[in-house]
Amino acid sequence: MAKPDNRPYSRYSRDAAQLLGRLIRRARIEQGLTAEALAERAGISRGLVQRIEKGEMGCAIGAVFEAAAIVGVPLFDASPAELASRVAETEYTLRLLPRSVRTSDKDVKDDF
Amino acid sequence: MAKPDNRPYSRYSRDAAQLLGRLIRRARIEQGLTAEALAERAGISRGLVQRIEKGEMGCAIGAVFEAAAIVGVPLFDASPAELASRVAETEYTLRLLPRSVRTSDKDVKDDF
DNA sequence: CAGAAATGATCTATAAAGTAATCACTGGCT
DNA sequence: AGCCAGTGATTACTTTATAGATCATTTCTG
Repeated sequence: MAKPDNRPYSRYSRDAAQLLGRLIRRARIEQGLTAEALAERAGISRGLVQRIEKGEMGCAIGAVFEAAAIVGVPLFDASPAELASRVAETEYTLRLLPRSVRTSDKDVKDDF
Repeated sequence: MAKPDNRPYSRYSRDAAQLLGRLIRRARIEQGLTAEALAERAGISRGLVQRIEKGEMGCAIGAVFEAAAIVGVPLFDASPAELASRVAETEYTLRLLPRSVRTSDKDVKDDF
């Protein structure tokens, strides 16, 4: 059996998820936290912590980011303050962009 | 009704998810991609693209990262090659760490 | 300005994630 | 060596996310 997530993910996104999981695991162990302790703090189950640390693609982003935040793995290589300001900044930029996209028939690059 | 995700997420993880969503949206629009076009490429539904761009915490990390990869939002501010090497590097470091954590009763910082 | 097209929001069915409990196994202490 | 705590894996069950359809609204374009 074993149905190990056959969906078509790109290498890049899989690598990113796996790296994040391993960074979380490393930080957790370095801090002397058990998987269950981290689970409790994040408000999730131990089994989910295991899957997050394995970098499985099905985990909710909220659970993953929360675990990362608890053990101190920086998301976007940004501190809390930087993150907040970038959110605001992007919020603003977004307002300057067209709200709707008209399909143009010129093709877009698909390689990454 | 209205059950707007009352789970206890930290500010940091919510900001990160929201920033990622907005970056994806910005990149998508700048590239002239419709939400549906992005959905097709990522192998997900348009509704999910909408939730991802809103930064909702329940979305699967695989779907979010895949969307980010497609529109070119860098995860960890790293290129594909950098990402792969960091995965390998962390993999190695992880093997040097104890596989198991003995609970110590000394408390850990909980503030972030 | 009018029409086409993209977005936003909402609903239902279904597939999948999440939980909890359990078991065997590994590894660190005394 | 033996014990105990943490881990890894599996199972069955519950909860939730996701797909897909639909409708209203917004907003580009001719």
